[in-house]
Amino acid sequence: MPPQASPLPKARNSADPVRLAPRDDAPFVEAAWLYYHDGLNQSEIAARMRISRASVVNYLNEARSRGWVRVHLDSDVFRGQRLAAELCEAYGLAEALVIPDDPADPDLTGRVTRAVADWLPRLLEPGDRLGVSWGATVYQMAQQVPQHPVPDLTVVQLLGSRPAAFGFAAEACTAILAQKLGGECINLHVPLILSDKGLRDALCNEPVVKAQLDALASCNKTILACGTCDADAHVVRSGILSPEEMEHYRARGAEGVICARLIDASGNPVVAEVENRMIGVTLEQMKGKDMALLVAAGAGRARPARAALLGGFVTHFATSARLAQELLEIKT
Amino acid sequence: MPPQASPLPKARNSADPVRLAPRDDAPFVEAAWLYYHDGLNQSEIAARMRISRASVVNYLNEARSRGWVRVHLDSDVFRGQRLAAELCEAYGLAEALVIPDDPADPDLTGRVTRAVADWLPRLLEPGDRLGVSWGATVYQMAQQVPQHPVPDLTVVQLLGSRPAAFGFAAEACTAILAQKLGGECINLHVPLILSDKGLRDALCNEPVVKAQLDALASCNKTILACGTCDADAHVVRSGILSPEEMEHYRARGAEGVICARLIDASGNPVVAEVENRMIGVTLEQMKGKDMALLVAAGAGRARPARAALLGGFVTHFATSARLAQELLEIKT
DNA sequence: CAAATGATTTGACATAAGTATAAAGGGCGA
DNA sequence: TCGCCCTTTATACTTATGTCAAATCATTTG
Repeated sequence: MPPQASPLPKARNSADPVRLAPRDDAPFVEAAWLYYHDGLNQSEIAARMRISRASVVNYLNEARSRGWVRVHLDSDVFRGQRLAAELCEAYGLAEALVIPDDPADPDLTGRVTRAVADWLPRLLEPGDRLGVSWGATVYQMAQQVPQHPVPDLTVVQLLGSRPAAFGFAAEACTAILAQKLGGECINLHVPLILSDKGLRDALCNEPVVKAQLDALASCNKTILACGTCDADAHVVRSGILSPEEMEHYRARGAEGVICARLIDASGNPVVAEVENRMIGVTLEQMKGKDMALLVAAGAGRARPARAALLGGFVTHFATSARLAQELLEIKT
Repeated sequence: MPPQASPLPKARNSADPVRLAPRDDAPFVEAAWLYYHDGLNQSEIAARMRISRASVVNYLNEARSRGWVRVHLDSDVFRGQRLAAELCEAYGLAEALVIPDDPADPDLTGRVTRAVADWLPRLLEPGDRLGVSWGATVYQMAQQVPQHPVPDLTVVQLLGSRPAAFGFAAEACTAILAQKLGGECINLHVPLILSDKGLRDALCNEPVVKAQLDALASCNKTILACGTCDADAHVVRSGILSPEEMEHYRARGAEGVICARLIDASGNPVVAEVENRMIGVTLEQMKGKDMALLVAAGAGRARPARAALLGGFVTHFATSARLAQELLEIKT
């Protein structure tokens, strides 16, 4: 039914030996005018022009296919949508959500997390196993998720916990989400970082923990944020890496952090020593999900987000207009 | 399917009271984007957004009424239609037909008369009494009218005849039209001009002529052309007025000629002496018709046409793009 | 806290638009 | 004049859109 797809009557070939009388296109113009400008319906046009409605349909198709009619969407209003479409195109995403900048409301991160919170339920289906990486952004988002039960949902904590450095417990992210979405909650009952690789390995082999690690490895959808690689980075402020270590890895190309692991500009791992002692989802495990939703907002997030996108860790992406713009400019 | 080109249903009247809580318009934007940009249909959008299709309809209406969506009609292609609409507006016409200039085909008058010939049958209804003023333009048009019988049609000659000054008999206009349209033909069997008022009056009182004059007075639709008031005017070349007389009346404001009678810039009569001896429809009789179709094409016709339009002698108007443009510029 | 109010949403139904196909016309060259 | 090709019509349906009153919801008010 899409007129779009209707076959154009074969284009007139100018090399045609026979001199075709240039067909009078006045009726096409008249029909299109009456339809689009005067707002008559096809029957009225048919009556007025004394032709059949079928011909009106044909005339309108012809007029459209000749490009005489164009719809124009207000560029300001639809800037977010346009940027989203361009992001999908540029980074091979399934879907993107771009939140407009609003000078009147400086809490941009808040608006992004709120939008994601509204979006999330639509991305979930019965039976999903949703892996959640914790962090300030994810926590904020989780709180804003509307009550919206998803049948047979499992929410899984992707990373071990840390002492509450940001005013919330690590496992709160999964707990809140599970509560809002009415799902079972599988927390990872171990610290994110241990002081000794041996202990970490031993813990991972504990049946209880092993089961939890299996669960996080097998989740089919994930939500994650991305961190920066500067001295002020969350991984630094939360003590996962020392400022010196960060500087060290940054010199080796680290540009972003996802799931507490460093990645370079192309999204390849930059393996930190601390990963030996860390318990949580691996970068490799983060790939190939049915859905991986990256939430990125705030200054300085462009390069980390880009790294995550290029690394193939993301299928769905939510961000601000400014950041989207940056990501598109970097890309080219 | 193709929302791409769906007609924008009329925008809702916007007397909307002030919006209290700034409602989140993201859904409106999203729906409009999916519909107009991505080409989804309303059901698909409803499914994607997890709302009812009815809501999609509402969202789209809202988006349209906010002016976010605009249809743009190719300005070149639709110039004629736009000019026509503006002419109707400016001169209070029921309908106008503007034929595009075509550098490749210098016979502009021919294209105008051809277009009118195609238009005419659509303007007629069973039972109509069509008055026809003769002249080169009307003659040319009549010949191009397609065979198209109109039940119970009467074609009436509005003016007395003249020796064939232009290669056709005056009564041919009516005859040809009547033949093409399958109507009865009532000719006016008297000369347009007599040399003596007494004789003219006597003739008018002849029962046969009187009946014909009654017929022309009572026709409900007419076709007419307009003439210029220069030394080269048809009324001069055909000997109705001498060059000196024309100059005289021109000095008194005459700017155009319809039905062999002079009118000034506002369409008011400029009564020539010869009218005493003329047999044909009067200007007063030409007013108030159900339809009065003026055909005007060619250089110099702007002021005469404008005079006829302003005089209230015209309800339907056919002309060229150039002339239409001039008429709109003069107006302001 | 219940009732009232007003905006939204929705399901059921009505209208408009698009598709498909066979059957007429019309123009034109053989 | 016949036949070919293209366009228009008529018809019968399918799909897409539009409408509208009733149901929901959030809020305010008494």
